[in-house]
Amino acid sequence: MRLKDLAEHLGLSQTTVSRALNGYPEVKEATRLRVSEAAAQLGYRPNDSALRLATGRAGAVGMILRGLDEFGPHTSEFLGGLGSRLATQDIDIVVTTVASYQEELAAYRRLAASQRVDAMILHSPALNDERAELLMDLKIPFVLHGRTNINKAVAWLDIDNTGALERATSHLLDLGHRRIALLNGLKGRTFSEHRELGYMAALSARGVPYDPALVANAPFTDEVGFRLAQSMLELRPRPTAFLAGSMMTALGVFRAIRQAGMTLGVDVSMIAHDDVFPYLNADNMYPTMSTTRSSIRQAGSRIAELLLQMLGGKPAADIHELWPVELVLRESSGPAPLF
Amino acid sequence: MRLKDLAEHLGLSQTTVSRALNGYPEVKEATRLRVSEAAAQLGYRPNDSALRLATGRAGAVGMILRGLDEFGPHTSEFLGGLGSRLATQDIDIVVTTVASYQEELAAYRRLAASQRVDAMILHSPALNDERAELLMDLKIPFVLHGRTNINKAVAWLDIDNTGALERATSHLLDLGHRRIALLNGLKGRTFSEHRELGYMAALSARGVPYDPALVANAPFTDEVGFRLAQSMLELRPRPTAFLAGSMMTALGVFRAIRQAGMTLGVDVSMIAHDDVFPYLNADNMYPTMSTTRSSIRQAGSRIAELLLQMLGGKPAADIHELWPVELVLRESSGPAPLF
DNA sequence: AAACTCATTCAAAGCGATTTCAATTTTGGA
DNA sequence: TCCAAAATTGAAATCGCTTTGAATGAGTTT
Repeated sequence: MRLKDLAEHLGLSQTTVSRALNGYPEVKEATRLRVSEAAAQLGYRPNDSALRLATGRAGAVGMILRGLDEFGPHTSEFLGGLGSRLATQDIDIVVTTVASYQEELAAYRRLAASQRVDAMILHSPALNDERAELLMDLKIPFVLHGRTNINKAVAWLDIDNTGALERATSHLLDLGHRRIALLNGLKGRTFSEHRELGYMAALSARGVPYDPALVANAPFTDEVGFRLAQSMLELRPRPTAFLAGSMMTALGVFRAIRQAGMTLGVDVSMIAHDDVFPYLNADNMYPTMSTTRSSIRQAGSRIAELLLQMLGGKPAADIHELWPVELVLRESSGPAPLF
Repeated sequence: MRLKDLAEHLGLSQTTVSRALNGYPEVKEATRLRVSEAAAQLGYRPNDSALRLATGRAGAVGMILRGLDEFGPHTSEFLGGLGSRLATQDIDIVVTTVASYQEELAAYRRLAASQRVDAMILHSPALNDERAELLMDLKIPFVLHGRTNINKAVAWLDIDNTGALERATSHLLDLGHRRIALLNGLKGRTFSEHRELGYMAALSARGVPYDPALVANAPFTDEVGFRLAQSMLELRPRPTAFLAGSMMTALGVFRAIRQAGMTLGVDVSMIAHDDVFPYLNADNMYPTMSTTRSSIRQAGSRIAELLLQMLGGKPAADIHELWPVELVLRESSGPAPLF
């Protein structure tokens, strides 16, 4: 069922039918009604490719997911948030997966040149992010989930990682902890650097020395969390608290603590960062887990909103949002043990 | 940079340039070389919308994700597998999210009518799945991840859930367990029904009675796993083993066992189904977790392959794959305790 | 009744590719 | 050297929609 067929069926021109369906004012109300009824009844839907070609808009936003390290439970949560907002405007998400960083850059080029998407989401940025510069060169609108050093005119939404870690660390210090381990994300990633900044700021505010042996940069998996915690617990003096970068890391740390015969919240404390997964609830753990919390799903839907504003003409330079992170104290963080 | 521009730049017709780039045989080799060099140098990429309109192919496959219950860690893993295969053919994935079942049906209609995708992935099917029938009516090619009762001519790839649960249950029976709890997925979902079938078959083969109090149907979250296990452990006689439908469920069960002061693998056994997440490794748990294992990422990439075959003309009726599920025995499944 | 608005409607020109069919150039053999 | 066949190239139609600019017709004003 093409527009032409519908027009013939109604004895009208394509022009009028098109206008009627798209809400243009110069169509008689009776005609519009007749047209939309026929369209609904015959199940007419404009052909997407034709519509795009004619309007120049793609009706989709792109997101590129890189190999295993970028893929995690947070990905689908973020997509869920993003999609829920975009769906209201009939915009969908084009997901492209790539294996390497090189491929990723090529994929941005391809997506931009083919004009398959109107805008893009850039995530997990590094401090100096080549991809952000590329997208600016390509003049394709994008919103950054996170931040980079080159924040001239890029639109971004980020959470206050520095503040979150500063507060979490300070709280552990208040509880008497002096040997606090930081299981951080990959080196070079903005969020990792920001978290370390917050951690260091809290330490130095109390004059507690920074010990590089207590800081690790690694992917957020339970296995890595387990191994790192295990080896750190063998240090003497051992850490009495852990700051885990993700819930998966936290699960691994938790196991290491138990395997070492210690009790979480008593012998060792932990505060983990929680992106809020519907299927893994910090509040229902045993013991319940203290967290720095920020819903990545909400970030997704808000980023969709910002993207729509950008497409509506709002300048990227005016789009910056820094979200505070909640510190939720539960049972896993207790006073430092007395030796 | 349009085809026209490139053609003018080269002093050739659009026709020839198009043919040269698309590898048609009737182009002089020297010309082809000249054209592809210029294209590469000028960064020419065909406009996607125009290409689609002209060819009638969308160069994308669609996948619809429904609200919270359908969204889990397995989603992104599956997408990763799917995308990795499709990327080799420059096909991308259009992800649409919906909140309700009604919206989902509408979304299929919309995607089909707008011809935005060449094919679709249907997942988490129910025994009688209205969506499968709809897609057949709409005559849009699709591959089903899972199975339904109406398997006439639909292409599907599924894992042998029945066999997996039959073996897992049998193994627990071999170990002397008689009260085996099944924490299953939502009622009506094919995989849940298949799993229950395997469970029941194993029980009845040994003459062990089926106790509905030991079987639950619920979403796969740690919270639900925790609550269900907690209440089941209060039954008398209590279950001595659990079959957990997912790793998230298993984490919850694990907590319930510990909170009850029991030891996994000694007082209570557990076998969980593992979709294989890179960030959550059954082999590194403590104790290590016995699992029925099948990589959902591999399923994704294989489904992409099947989809490509379908688009290449292979009849849906010839595309059926039933994957065996490994039973991996580790420490969490031990002999039944003696009371 | 002529002249002029204003509200509707339509024919046709894009959008940027592919593809059919025709035209032109090369090539090979007599 | 000439001609038919084969190899290349090109002009124009097509895909299904939007949108410009022109045309039609009804209603008002003089």
